[in-house]
Amino acid sequence: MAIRLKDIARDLNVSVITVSKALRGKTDISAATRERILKRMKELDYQPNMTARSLTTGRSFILGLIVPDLLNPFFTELANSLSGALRKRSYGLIIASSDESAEIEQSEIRMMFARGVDALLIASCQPKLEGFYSIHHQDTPFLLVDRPFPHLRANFVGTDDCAGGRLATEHLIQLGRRRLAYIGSPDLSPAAERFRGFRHALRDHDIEMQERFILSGAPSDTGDNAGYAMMQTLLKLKTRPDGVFCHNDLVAIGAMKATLDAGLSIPGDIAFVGFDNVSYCKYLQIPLTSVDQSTAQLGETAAQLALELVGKKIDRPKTILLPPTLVVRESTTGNASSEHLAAAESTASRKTTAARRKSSPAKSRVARQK
Amino acid sequence: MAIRLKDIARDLNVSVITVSKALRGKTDISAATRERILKRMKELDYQPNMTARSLTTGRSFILGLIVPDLLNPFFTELANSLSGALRKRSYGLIIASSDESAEIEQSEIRMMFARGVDALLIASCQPKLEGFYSIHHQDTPFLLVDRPFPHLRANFVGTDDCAGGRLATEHLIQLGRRRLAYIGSPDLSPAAERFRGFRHALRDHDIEMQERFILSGAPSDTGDNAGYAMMQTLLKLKTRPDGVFCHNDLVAIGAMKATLDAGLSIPGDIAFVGFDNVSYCKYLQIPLTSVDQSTAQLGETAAQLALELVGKKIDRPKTILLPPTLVVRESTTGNASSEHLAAAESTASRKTTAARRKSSPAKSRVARQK
DNA sequence: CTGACTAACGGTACCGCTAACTCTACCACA
DNA sequence: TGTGGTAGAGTTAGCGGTACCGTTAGTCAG
Repeated sequence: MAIRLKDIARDLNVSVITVSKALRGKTDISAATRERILKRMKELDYQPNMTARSLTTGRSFILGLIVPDLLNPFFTELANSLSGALRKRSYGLIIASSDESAEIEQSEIRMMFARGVDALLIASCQPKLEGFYSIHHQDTPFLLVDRPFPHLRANFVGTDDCAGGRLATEHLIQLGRRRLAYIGSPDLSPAAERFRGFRHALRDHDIEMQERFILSGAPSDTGDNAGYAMMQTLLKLKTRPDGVFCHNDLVAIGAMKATLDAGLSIPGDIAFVGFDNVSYCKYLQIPLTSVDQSTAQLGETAAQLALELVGKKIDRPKTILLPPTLVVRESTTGNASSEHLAAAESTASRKTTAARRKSSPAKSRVARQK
Repeated sequence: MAIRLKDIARDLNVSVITVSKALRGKTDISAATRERILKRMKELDYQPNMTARSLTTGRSFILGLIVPDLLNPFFTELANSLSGALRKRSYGLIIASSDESAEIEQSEIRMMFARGVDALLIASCQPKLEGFYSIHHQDTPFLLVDRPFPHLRANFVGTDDCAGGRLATEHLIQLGRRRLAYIGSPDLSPAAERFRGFRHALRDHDIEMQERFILSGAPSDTGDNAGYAMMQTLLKLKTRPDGVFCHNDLVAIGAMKATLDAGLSIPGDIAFVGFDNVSYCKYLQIPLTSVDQSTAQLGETAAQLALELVGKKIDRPKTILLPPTLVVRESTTGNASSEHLAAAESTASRKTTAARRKSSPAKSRVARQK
């Protein structure tokens, strides 16, 4: 059986309350008593029972995270950075995957509340926001990550997807590409924003957007297979695009595969830009130029906001958008394959990106990486 | 404020106990009362307070998982399958990463116990097993996953790494390779087992193991950079290996990069086999042949064993080893790049693998995939 | 009619901890 | 001398549930 406050109190002939006060650093006990108690706690390797503490204080020191797909590297990285940020603050993290099912998501949300999380972070896959009305009635604060709901007044932390889309598109334009295609996904708000960035960039450069170059895919499938299939459609056109912006990396990977299978060259015939900058971008057959969301910072920011919300009355919802950066690789610039992968390199480039972001937080820039 | 049993009891003029009994399906209340209560619960969308329940019953319906690195796809997949398996059983999962630090791991373990998890799953990064002595004294059951400790009597669920190493090596041998190298990692028990499989395979085929082909890397770095560096060492030898077995995929990726950078061909000059079969193996510059651990089943098995342990007296520790399979791709067989990535294909091949494993659970086999 | 039994419900205590008081010396100061 | 402040303890009363046992009323055999 684990040690309880009671045990320590009995040992030292003081009351449980006094022990509890020493534990929590309250000032209304003498230094001598405190020392005695803390010493004994160390001897016994005392660890407070968080469940009991939760019950009385109403705080669990646990946050909940619900993502649509844990296998998606973006969410993994988010979970990882979040978990790190919370550890520093002695908070725990319960993670659940909704497997892209709105029903599961809804039931997981209920579970999280039942378990008494202090705040809930959701990357939602709900098609409508009806499910969220019930959440509003809870007193547990919640926070949307990555996927906002346009008409829901809720806290949100994510990437400036529109800026990211613009960044990617302008990169293609600067490389001289003019027949630009977009491969996206319906129903996903980030994809919609990225598309908006795409359109804005075209408009700014007086390039006509061609409807047949805009594909949205099936709602169910947002992965590589969808990218492959959609790219095949594009390749069948009599005038092919010479630059493709994909709403995420997985789709881009599928699309590139379709292109190579068709015997075309990347980026010679068609250049590709993805979104998410997942960790293995650089190891792909053609390393993929991609928009980076700096998930590390996203996790930290989300953790910070979530903890701010704990225990507070609801004031107006906050929206935090992080600026994306572009990481350029061979899928747009070609033949950089003689570069070295040195032990120090990946660290160095990461630093560079961080420093850059720091120096101009509002403005997105472009980094050269392999 | 959330609904409590008390609220329902007041509404219906019954005692809290009766409501609690209805909730838990106890039989010593009348059907009529039960119906009334359950109806009211539904109306109010009652959700039991798990924290309070935990405190009285001593069970939290939460498991803990500590992994060394959440970004490693293997652990991600493990976490994902585990989370799915637990959801079916209405269990929650609290996940922590030790970031490959023994100290953090130790403190996370304490945290998990403090939070009252019903059982703890650990993929440990402790170099020694001293840290585990304190765990033994807890009454919370724990279970090692993926990384066993040779001399620790503890429950373990993992892959038959030795068989996996053998599988990989024999594949290389069957392809006619004779100058076989191994790139591993010190201090990691799975790597040691995989190496054992490697040696056994060589011995069985009367192939001499050459010491200079065996590299173990720095303890700190088990990733792609380590693979790159170690491969460079191998390439400097006057007689190069013609087949390399890497103890995991990340190392293999780095090693392949070094090989290509040196102007050699894969698998023409050197063939590579990895371990883990991470999801993006097929998208690599040279798709990687790899040993698959069937993480989905691993998660399910681990969940099952963990829940078995909950509430039980410690009987003798169980060890469960799952048989690995080999997934063959171009890094050993070459030029299969004209294959198609069709929407149905990945599903189909997954099924094939599953079926195969089912039909001969004890014996490991080889699957052809792209 | 009595005692034993059962069905259906309730009372009490407690899980381990803490919020919010209360109590008791003791001392300073007017 | 009395007032009040304060340091350093302890008391009380839960948090929301559940385990365990008790109570009550009705049924039924003998």
